[in-house]
Amino acid sequence: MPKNQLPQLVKGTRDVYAAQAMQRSYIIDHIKAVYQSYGFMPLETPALEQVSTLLGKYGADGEQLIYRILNSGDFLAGIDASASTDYKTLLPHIAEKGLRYDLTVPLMRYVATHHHELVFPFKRYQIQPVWRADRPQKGRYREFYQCDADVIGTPSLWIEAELLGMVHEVLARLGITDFKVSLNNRAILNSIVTLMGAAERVNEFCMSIDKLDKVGTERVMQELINKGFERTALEKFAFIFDMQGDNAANLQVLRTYLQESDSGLEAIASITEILHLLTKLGIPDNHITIEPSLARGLAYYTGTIFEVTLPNVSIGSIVGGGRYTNFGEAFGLMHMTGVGLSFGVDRLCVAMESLGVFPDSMGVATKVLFTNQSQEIPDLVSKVIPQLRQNNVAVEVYPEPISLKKQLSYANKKLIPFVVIIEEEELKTKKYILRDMNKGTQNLHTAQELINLLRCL
RNA sequence: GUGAUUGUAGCUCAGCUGGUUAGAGCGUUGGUUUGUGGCACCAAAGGUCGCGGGUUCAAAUCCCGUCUUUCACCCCA
Repeated sequence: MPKNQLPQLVKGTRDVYAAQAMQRSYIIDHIKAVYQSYGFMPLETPALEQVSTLLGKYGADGEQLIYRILNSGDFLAGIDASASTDYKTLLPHIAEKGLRYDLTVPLMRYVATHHHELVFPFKRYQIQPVWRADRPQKGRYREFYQCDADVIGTPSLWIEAELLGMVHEVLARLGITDFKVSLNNRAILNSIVTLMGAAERVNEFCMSIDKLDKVGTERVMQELINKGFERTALEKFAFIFDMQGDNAANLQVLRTYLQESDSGLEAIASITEILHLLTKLGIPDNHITIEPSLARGLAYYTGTIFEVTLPNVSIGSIVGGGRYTNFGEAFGLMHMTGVGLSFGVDRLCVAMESLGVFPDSMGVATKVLFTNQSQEIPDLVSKVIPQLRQNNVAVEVYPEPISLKKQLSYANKKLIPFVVIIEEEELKTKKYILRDMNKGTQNLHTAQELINLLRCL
């Protein structure tokens, strides 16, 4: 090994330590608490899945981003390399396992294999990392945490309302007040394209229309015309993607424009119902915007779709979700519908950092450091320290009797707010020095006084 | 996958059109203070200039390749 080699991280991955790790678990703890309060139970699945489980769920683009694991041992055994020089034909034979790309497909797999023993509607949450062989950029990683909550087996819009309720609850608990929930239904997009007479080209249409807020109406129109959509047809529906009214007014506009489409009207009715349920749940609708241009890429969404963005943080969406019917068809489960959402912890972390909404004490674990100045001290404090820990006071003892200066410097760097100094003189009177590192003051206390004081500080 | 962009000390970066021993700030270590942190001052350690090749009397500097960083597109949390 070269002498000065510094080990390198895999592109798009990060080490997470101390303050960052505590921020992550702070977010996860709040999300978990909200999920549980709505009756979701935890599920954990392996990082590895059969590639065959993963394929055919994310569309051609998504599929490219699946990490594949090379078979163990002689993965070339039994392969006629001269017959298949193309890596694409070779790949399924030499790499049969892959890393999970999201948490929804593993859920489908789980439900398909256990459906006879599950209680439906099946409510599960899942907080685990997923992997995507994407090119990293701002707020985009190759390994990141998702926090999914899904309900399988009921078409009730009550669930949609509850999921949006959970979004509001989680963000409120995390101190995020300014956010935007974009709400749409795939059937609205489908009916628009059908009314335009290009029903089979929904995906092409959606890909362009999804870029509206990014590149503007003109460029999207031009792109669609270039793709061969008819200008007159496009112009007839252009207004839909540029509605300025409130939700009720916009729904009315949609009703008028899509009156010829039963499925379109049905989708509008379901959005109306979701908003109605939200007011019943006491959730203000001022964060929610009906966004007919919202398409979302994941191939399996069929009904309601939504995502959450933060106006003041340019990091993409922090929550995404929607309803997928024909859930699990690929696994032999017919007529099973699901709805779910997913919080992106890593993006939330970046966002909350830049919004400055993390509590101040984040990343400071230890409340008090016991300095170490002679070999007998660990024995002498052995009664005080366990009592403090039992009272949930985080205590460290400096492990070596080095100079006090260095021990205080250690406390200073770790932002430990209190230090207990014990030396021979104080021991004669059975008292300890408690130093307040922020104020720079210190006082003498007995063991019992120390315990009482530190519990309350 | 496409188009750009970056790489010099542990970190953030200087280093002008090639020219002796490659610099700064922060951090680290030691000291001023052998029982008191932050501030200040003094000193020291630390660099195959991403890697490989080429041009040249001479390359951190110019050229090619490669890896890496960041950003945008596609897509997505």
